[in-house]
Amino acid sequence: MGRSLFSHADFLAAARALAAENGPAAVTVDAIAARLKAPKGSFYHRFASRDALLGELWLATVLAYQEGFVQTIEAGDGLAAALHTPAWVRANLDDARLLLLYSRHDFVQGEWPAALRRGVREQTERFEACLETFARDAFGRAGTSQIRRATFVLAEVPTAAVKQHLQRREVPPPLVDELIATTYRAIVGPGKARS
Amino acid sequence: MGRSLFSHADFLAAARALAAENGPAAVTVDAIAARLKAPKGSFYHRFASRDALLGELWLATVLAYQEGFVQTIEAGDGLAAALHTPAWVRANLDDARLLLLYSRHDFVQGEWPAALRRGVREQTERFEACLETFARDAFGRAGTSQIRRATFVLAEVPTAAVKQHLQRREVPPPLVDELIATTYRAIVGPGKARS
DNA sequence: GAGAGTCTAGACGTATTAGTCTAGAACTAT
DNA sequence: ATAGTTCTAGACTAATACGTCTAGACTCTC
Repeated sequence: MGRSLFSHADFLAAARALAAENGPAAVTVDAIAARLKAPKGSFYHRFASRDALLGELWLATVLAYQEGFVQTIEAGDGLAAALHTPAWVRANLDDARLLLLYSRHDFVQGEWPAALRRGVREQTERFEACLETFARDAFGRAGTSQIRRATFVLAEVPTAAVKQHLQRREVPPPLVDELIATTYRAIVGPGKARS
Repeated sequence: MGRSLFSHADFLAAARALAAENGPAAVTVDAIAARLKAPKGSFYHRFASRDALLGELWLATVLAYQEGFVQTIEAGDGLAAALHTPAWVRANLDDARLLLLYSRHDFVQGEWPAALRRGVREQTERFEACLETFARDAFGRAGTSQIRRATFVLAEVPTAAVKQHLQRREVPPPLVDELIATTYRAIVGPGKARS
């Protein structure tokens, strides 16, 4: 083997830093190479394509975000799940910006690399399973209408409430939690989650 | 004068169609010209730059959206203002996709063209004035906390509730209005808007 | 009808990108 | 040591943008 000056993780870290600074569009292969002072050839020894790298970056970020969310749902605490978003955002401002200010398509331009498809599918399914679980707990069944409500209260409202602060690179104020919680109680009702 | 085969409006219409189909990134000068079978030279006789065209497109769209919103606020009907978003979305699916699925920066890449700056500033100010008016009506004063609540209930929640349907090019179902209205009443209280 | 200004027409220049390719350096296993 | 593999190194290719430039056609005014 030749000497390995630049690792898989090095490229990912550089990409993450570039994305945090100027968004995923600024994560070009040349920019990554320049930041590491690595040659482009080395990049393509580690990653099949730009999409492969950005797909990995996105997936790792979304899984980190999702972990705490899934736990609160499995613990049966819907309100905590709704408040997980502002909490995670406060603890991970840069990653939160990537996840909530941009869409998957800003990362992976073409088709998803085959190596990541499975991971993305599992991520999606896990998230949807959470919504179903919550819908059943909070609304008695998991029909389309209950799923729709669950999405609203667990995903749409929390991310919307946090967005403007992310745009300004600010930590969301406590008022955000209050707005989310008030909305939660109005839609779900007080104490409807399983104990 | 030479004969005018392609008008300002023709280019805007072509751009709007392209944006509706594949997003603002697909609105390249070449794509517009190809769609109209116009030469690029003609484009640059009408518009100073690509940003000038996309800026105009965005501003016209946002003003169309904002018009109904401002009216409901000036009529003192906060709930109607919150429900204006799903209503407008249903009546203008394509324009709504442009406005709510993409950000201003997906349209204008660099600095805003000088000719549009004033219009954008006035648009912003008018919107913020609405939020202030509402904050005073609904919460008694227009401090930062009241403005923040107003933003949540009039802008963030309605657009978030509608987003997933826009992504699927679907008309938002009535349930969306219910979710927005329930949230509105929870945050503002019933009948707090001026009569 | 002549001159001037405006628009059509599209080739061209320049920049930026993803990805390829060849050469050689360094390390490992035999 | 040496053969083979892996990685470094960066020039090169191809595609796609925006924007410019020159030539000529058209129309309006005088």
